[in-house]
Amino acid sequence: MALNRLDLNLLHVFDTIYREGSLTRAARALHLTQPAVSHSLSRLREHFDDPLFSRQGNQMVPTPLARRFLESMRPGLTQIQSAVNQFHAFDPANQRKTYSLALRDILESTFLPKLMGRLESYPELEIISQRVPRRDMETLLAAGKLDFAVDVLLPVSNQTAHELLRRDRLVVLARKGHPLLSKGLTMDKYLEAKHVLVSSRSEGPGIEDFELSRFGVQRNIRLRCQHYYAACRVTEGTDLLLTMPENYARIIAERADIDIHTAPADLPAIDVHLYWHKAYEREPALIWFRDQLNSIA
Amino acid sequence: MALNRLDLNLLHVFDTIYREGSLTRAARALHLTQPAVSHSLSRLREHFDDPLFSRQGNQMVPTPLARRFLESMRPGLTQIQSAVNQFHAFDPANQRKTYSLALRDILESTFLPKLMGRLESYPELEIISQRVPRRDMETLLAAGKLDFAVDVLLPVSNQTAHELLRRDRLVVLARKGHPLLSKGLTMDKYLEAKHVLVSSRSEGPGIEDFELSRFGVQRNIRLRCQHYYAACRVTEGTDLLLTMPENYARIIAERADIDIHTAPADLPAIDVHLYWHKAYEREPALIWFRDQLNSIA
DNA sequence: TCCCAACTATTACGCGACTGAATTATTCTT
DNA sequence: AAGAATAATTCAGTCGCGTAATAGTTGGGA
Repeated sequence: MALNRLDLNLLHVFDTIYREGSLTRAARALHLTQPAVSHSLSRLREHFDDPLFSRQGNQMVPTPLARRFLESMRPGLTQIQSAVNQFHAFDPANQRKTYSLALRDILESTFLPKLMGRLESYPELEIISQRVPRRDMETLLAAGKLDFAVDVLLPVSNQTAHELLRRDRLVVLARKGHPLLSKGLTMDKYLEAKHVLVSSRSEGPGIEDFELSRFGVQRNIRLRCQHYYAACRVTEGTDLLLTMPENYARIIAERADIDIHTAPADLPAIDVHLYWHKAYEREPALIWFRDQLNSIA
Repeated sequence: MALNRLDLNLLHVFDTIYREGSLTRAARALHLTQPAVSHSLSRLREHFDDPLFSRQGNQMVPTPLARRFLESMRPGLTQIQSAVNQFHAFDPANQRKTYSLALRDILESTFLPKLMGRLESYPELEIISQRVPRRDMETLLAAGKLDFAVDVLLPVSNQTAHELLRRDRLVVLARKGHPLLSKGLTMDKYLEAKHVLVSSRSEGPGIEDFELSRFGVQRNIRLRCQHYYAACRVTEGTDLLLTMPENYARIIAERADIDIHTAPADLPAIDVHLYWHKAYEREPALIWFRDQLNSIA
């Protein structure tokens, strides 16, 4: 008996008949006609010289030999299917891939150094960090022109998935010897003081104010500017307070004559979220990248 | 991409190309022509949208993806092949099978009770014990009309396989109060005494004499008869000695007024062998049965 | 550099294996 | 007993697989 000539595709049919317990249902599951399945079973019966299934009413019941054979064979069949399905699984060490990220200025400063350090083992990967207007974020994600966006918690449609990457404690920067802060910073003193706000827009709340407004408080903003570096310079020479995420504050205050104060306890941390489009959620390369981002957050 | 439509038979070709490192050699191994293998590879390349192998001189070198895929898939392929090959592995608990044995009279008495006890758990098995002339043994084994023969060591062709089943000590039966044996049985006394020989033939050596003649000795046979039971009756009432295998002597002497003496040390044990034809050596059912015989021998 | 051997890829063709439509046979339910 | 559901079989057509032939590629030796 030439066992090596068995048509392996018949085993898939065998498995389906076994599972469905009916040729007609197996045919439906396989997108074939019932006679095609009956033929296939006939070939299997001939090959193995065994009926394999006996009709009992409207059920096809496997013979003991068939049952034993299937139990023996099925793990192998499952593994092959899995291997075939995984052929295009993402291999970051060997595949070229460009990732497009939308990162706000300060997040770029805190994320990119760590991310690039993380991806040092993957020379085939290219990262594009770009500034994306919030109103364009979802459109670009959906179009696949942008892989991920990193931002605070935003209202998004249910086509856009997101997850928390990290929570950024807020801190308050003030010049050394600031008269209000000799005995520590309270929420009253925080609201009494004047503030500098960093925002790319000429009006509207900043990140901090978005969080503050959730508690129904509003601070006295004396200055709006576009970059944290400039704001820091102003804070250094005035009595204005600058509120910002701690991660970035540590970077920026290193080179300034400035104190970092813990924010009043009522001032919440800022949630930093990762956004992507659900259409690409199962894309192996993107899943992998999400894991990398999570591991450095 | 319709992964479910992959022709699983192509995976066997893939495996062979990988192993041989050449389409031409793979074709030879698969008993196909080179273009047939080239076509199959072409189909795999199309399905996976990957070259899979690149020609480097006269070697087909797998791509990293192909390598990874094969490592992932091969255990599954091996398992399926093994399952298919094992389809007809013998399952004694569930398969009908008739075994045909050639057993000489006394071996039937010593083997069959134990064997049937052993096979009690296998109600689907049927045993036929038959008397087969020695000259017909090999012919019937070769034709598959006989599965096994159990006999002493016989000269057989190299188409017939055999193995030692057990060694049967010889004992000597004598009437109670036999005058020669008051002080024990020596070889001298054994050869001095008169003997009864049990044989189905009217002339030629018996089992014992076949063994004795290997040591160049010959005893004085006074009587030949066909059955041990009759011989025992004679021994019981005369001074003749009866030499026979111990296993059977214990059975037969139970009901007689007779002593069992240890045979002289020079008298060797009788080797009982199991014979079968080499053509059926790999037959699972026969392998299984041999194991059972070995376990009761 | 040229020639040859070894090997892969491609083209053309034929046949038989496989599939589906139609039909028959079998089993179960009411 | 009739009808529905299902398996098995027959028949016809198509297309996919394998072969023979050929073209293209690579490496080694003279």
